[in-house]
Amino acid sequence: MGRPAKFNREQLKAAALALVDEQGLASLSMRTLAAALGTGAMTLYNYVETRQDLEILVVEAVMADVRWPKAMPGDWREEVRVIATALWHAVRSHPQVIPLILTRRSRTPAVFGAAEALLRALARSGRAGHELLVAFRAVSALLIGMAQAELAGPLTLQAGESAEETVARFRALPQETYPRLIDIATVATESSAEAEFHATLDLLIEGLAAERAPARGRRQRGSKAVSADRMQARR
Amino acid sequence: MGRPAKFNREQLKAAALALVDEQGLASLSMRTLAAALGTGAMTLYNYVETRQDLEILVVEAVMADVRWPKAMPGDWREEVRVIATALWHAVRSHPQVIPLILTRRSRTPAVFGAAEALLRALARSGRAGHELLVAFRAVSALLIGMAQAELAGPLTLQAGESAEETVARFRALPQETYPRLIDIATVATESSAEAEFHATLDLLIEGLAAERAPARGRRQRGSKAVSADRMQARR
DNA sequence: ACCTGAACACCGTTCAAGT
DNA sequence: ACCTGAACACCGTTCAAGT
Repeated sequence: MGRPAKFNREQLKAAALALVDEQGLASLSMRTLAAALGTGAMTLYNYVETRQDLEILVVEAVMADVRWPKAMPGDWREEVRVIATALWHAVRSHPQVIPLILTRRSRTPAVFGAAEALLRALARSGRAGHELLVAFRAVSALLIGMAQAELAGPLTLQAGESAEETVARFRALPQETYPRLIDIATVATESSAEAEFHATLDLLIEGLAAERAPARGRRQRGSKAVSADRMQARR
Repeated sequence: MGRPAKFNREQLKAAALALVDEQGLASLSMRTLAAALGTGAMTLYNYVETRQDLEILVVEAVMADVRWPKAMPGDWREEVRVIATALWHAVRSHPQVIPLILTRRSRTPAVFGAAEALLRALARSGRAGHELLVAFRAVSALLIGMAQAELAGPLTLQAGESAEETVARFRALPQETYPRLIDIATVATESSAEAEFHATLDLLIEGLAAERAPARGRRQRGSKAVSADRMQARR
């Protein structure tokens, strides 16, 4: 007894991310990761509860290097922009992991830290309680949604498809039924994910600024007494 | 030769969706679906190319029943709201399929039709070309992102966790480091996905309305000549 | 405490043989 | 043309035996 550990979670994390980055998500399995570490599959279970647990580890590895300046320039809009962009860049630098990011959830200091920073920035717009939650959800959703668009957007290239082929695919649709869709598909091939992300984020931030209507009350902070009156069934 | 087909894609589609709805996504396999149809696994390959193909079929099944009124009430904002909400409801009514929706892409008339309708509504805000693309991306991303939030949101309940347990989990975090995160976690347990979706959508629509700045030129329609000047590297 | 091979109950898919 | 069983090369994970 008292046998010294051969590995640790940090090593698995790094090896798993490297494997996914280099060989793709499909290449990750308990057996392949073990082989990459020079051991048997069962050894991994000393560090990881299940395969899902391993996948969460990979997501954590990606989110771990989100960095943003703590001293913030300018107003809250710029602060929101910087933090959201930092998160987006972290996700984008490991495109193979995106399906896991969409699908697994990591509860790690890196993510919590970014969330808290984002909340702090959004709170500077004058929001608290449910309004702050909504603002946070909106920015998060946009981020995740734009990451997903990169993976499988209806207008982006398919795997191994050229821009010309994509346009051709859309042009093959009935022109009278989908005029705007066909048009936009053409535009999309000349656009960049980076530009689109910033433009959509600006759109949302514009909304956050516009809706910061002064006289609406209900601005107490740290309260659980946020009323639910405006919350129900809008249509 | 000339042997009559025992099934068709439509039947597989319906059976697969029913299986996922009732038994969960993990229960879907070529073998289980075949068994549900009373045949062997290999028979399915007469209708479906691969397992991925089958998964896309399931996504199509979900998107197939998106419905929205063709005659639109009120202004373009209301129109955007109605279409986005219709899409969101379709997704939400099959929560087990969400991971597939996030991860696979369906190119089906139902989805194209909804996209075209959304584009038409957004175009009424005075957008065309790249601006229209951005508006479309933003609404789509918000939709997808809010669907994902339901699956794995950092503030929502974990599987089989009560609201109290969620709050407790967040309260266990260091209060000085994550004051707003802890606060918002409490607020989230009293909120509803429906209310949050509508609120975030309104936020974005507000931004779409605010950014509809008049004198900015470049409004030609159906053109591929949308310039890329404002598109590059914002920061 | 940690390591690990054998084994089990699954997968998706190829192949070859049927009608 | 469509059907289908056998087989192959994988999975994640349990178990039991090791140190």
